[in-house]
Amino acid sequence: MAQDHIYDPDEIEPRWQQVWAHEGTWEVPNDPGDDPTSYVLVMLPYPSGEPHIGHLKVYAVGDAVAHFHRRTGRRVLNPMGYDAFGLPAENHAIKTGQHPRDSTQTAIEEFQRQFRRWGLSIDWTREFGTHEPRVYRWTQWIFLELFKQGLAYQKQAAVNWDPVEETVLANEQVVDGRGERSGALVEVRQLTQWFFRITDYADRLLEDLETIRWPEHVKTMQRNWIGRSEGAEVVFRNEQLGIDYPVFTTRPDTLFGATFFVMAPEHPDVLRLAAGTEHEQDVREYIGRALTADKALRGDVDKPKTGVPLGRTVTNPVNGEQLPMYVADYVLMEYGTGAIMAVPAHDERDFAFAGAYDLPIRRVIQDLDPSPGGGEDLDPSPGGGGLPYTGDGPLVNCGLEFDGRHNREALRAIVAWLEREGKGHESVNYRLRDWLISRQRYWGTPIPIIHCPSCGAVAVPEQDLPVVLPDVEDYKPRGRSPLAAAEDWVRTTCPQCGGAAERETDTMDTFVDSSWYFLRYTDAHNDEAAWDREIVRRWMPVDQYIGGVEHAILHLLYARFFTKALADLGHLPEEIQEPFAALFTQGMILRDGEKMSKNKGNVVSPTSIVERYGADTARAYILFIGPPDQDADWSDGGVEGMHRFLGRLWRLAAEAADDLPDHPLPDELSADDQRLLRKSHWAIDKVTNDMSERFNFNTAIAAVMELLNEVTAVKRGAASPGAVRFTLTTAASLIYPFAPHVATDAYHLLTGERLWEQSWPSTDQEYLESDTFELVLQVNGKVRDRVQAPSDASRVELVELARASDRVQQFLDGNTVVKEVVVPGKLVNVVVRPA
RNA sequence: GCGGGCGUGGUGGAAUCGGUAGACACGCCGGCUUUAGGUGCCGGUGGCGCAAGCCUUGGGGGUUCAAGUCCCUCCGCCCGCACCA
Repeated sequence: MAQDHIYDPDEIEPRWQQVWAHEGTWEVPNDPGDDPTSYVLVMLPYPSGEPHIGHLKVYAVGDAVAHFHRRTGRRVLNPMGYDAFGLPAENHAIKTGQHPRDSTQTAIEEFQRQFRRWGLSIDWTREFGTHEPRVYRWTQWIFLELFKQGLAYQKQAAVNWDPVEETVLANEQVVDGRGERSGALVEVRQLTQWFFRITDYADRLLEDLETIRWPEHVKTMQRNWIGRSEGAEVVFRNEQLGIDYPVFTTRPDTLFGATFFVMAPEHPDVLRLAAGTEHEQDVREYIGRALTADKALRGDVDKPKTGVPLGRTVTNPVNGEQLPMYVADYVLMEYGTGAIMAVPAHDERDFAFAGAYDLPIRRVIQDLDPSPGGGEDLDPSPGGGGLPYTGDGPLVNCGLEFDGRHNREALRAIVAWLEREGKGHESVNYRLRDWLISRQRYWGTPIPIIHCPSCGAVAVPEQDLPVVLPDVEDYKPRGRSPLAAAEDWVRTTCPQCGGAAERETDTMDTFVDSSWYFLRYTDAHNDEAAWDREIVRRWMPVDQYIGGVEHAILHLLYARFFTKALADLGHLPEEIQEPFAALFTQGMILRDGEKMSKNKGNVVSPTSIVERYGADTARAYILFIGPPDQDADWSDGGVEGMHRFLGRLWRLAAEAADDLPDHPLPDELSADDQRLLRKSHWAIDKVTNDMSERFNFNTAIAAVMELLNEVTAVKRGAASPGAVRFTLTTAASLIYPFAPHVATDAYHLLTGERLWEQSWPSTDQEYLESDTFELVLQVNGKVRDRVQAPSDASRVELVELARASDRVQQFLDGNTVVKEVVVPGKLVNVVVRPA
């Protein structure tokens, strides 16, 4: 063993990183060229502390894709930036007094250091942080563009208030009634806030999911979040007060079964309706309780239904019946119109409420196939079966015109009738709400609006952008934005009338920043515009987007909305309707089956791994543990194995370079040569497939390991130096996307060439095919023997080979052959039966 | 409750179109080298069995010449949504 060949990543990695940095190897120009382009993007990181193991994984994936795309002939844009606004830096400021700008800058520098240490192939010339005024100037510009189009607007609404973060939150940031970050139970407050009209795009956001290559479960989550329901709006009139109450229902076919009417406690008319009735006091108390209760508790499906009567009635438009009105907290103000028609016979919730308050239940759909045995809730009326019944069937109790018709068909007829009578119409409802973007916090993009007592909310003129975030003494939110304390900044003049006015003091949700950053990368230094339309056309959409599945709804939905809105406004080429043509979501790195967390003390820091084994080992190992879209368990021993493998590859290359400079393939190939070449081409085929068809880097790396094992296996045999050299060169070339430094170095030792400038190896059919193959012989489906068979053998010849096998004969003895199944190139199965 | 995913050796995982289950690696066992080693190299390693052989992909059933893969059913784990009318 040559002692002078020791794999030393500490020497190899910085050496090549310097070459790449000096030459700007990964920088790409925007000028038009003939080469196809590829935009490979990893979701931008939030800079806090230092990168964690999840960052290492996501960049290992992103960089592997970028390298593969480059070497298969594409001009690759692989940029980097930072989602630098946000609460953690601000909370840190509240605790320590350190300006969030400074702590963020420190974190960014640490991230930069690590990413360079990892040898990522980033075009650093396009780098930016979303907190830089030169960037958020354009965030503000986009806000104003949306404002001008009415897509950004202010309204008073019941909003989610996080009492710990002391700010409002978007619906998407409330999980199980709790603030996504703080975990605090969210309160409901009536506040005037800024919203983006994402609901205008609900249908397009839904339909265009068909056009993008995203994991099906992410698409499903978005579909569910948008929650499109088709139905009808039906008007119920309160005659005493002369007020119409429209309700949304997906089941207008059950209108004849409505026996009461329910309103949400938040409904603005509830108190007015109850006023002067005997129930007024009860209603007042019920609303008080309902509105102060925790959102999470109220939302509990299993909670018994409660409510109180309003002492009023509405008229059922289809039959003129007077239905008693109730207020109950199972009806939500946020969905539909905040009021419902209750059909207890055919809705589980209404059924539960009717049971609790002894309200009438009228079946209007027959159950033609009642499940047997169900004793309770049996309906004595014709049609039978249990109630509530939510299935389909013919209508009953619906009058001469509709009785007997199938409910689905009658549904359309009833809606048509409502439309003729002016009492309703077809309607579509969405679960999706407009995006609340105001935050009563400091560390974010200021909303570029001036409030004027006479002109109202006025846009800051474009030439005055950016509205720079002022420095403040006190970052602590006190129910209003900390910016409100910067009085000199707040006080200003109205751009329209010149009168005294005040600046908006809320900042924007940081998801606004990340909804367009991918556009800015294409034209990061443009000071005249957010981007150039033609440059965007060259790069967008992102060819491969990579990130965590935790953004399945929030970021990924908002970014899609921005792209569509900006395209509508003419700022993007019309054909760009989706930001991310393909999406890959990577799984988490676990330790002993658990999430890594400081509390559990099971954190593996990428820094320590990289320092100990080098970046190549860390990157390759993390891709080798398992399929990258799945969670994977970190093992310290596994890293060692990867380190050994890369060391072995490098050492064999170094030895080969010493021993056999400049050896071409011999004219006459020995059996071992053949074996090496065949395995090499097999590996090229395998790795290429794993990289382009799917993202199975783990099996790609395993194939290169097999290739290297083959070199070791033939070493003492008759392999020619040229064949060994070819095999090692191929191995280096194939491992390059995962371990670029050692691959580059090994390749350079062997060939003197720069690996990143070489195109991806291609396979030679001659070596993928062989003259013979291993034929598997089965009897009754059980493997009994394996023999070598000529590749061009006919089916008959394969059967003969099977019959000729002693091992097969042994199992044929005393049996009758029923048939022979032949799978050419694979196996022969002889089916027998006892004689 | 609804929707989606998953279940394979001691461990991570492989098996891409119904056709050799366990590739590759970790760990473990044995051996050989070496200036010491945590380095390198060689061999072994799903279970039962001396062997022939039998068994084996969460459990049960089915389709098929052939099932980890398809169908039915049950169990377990994970993720998302959840009073959305």
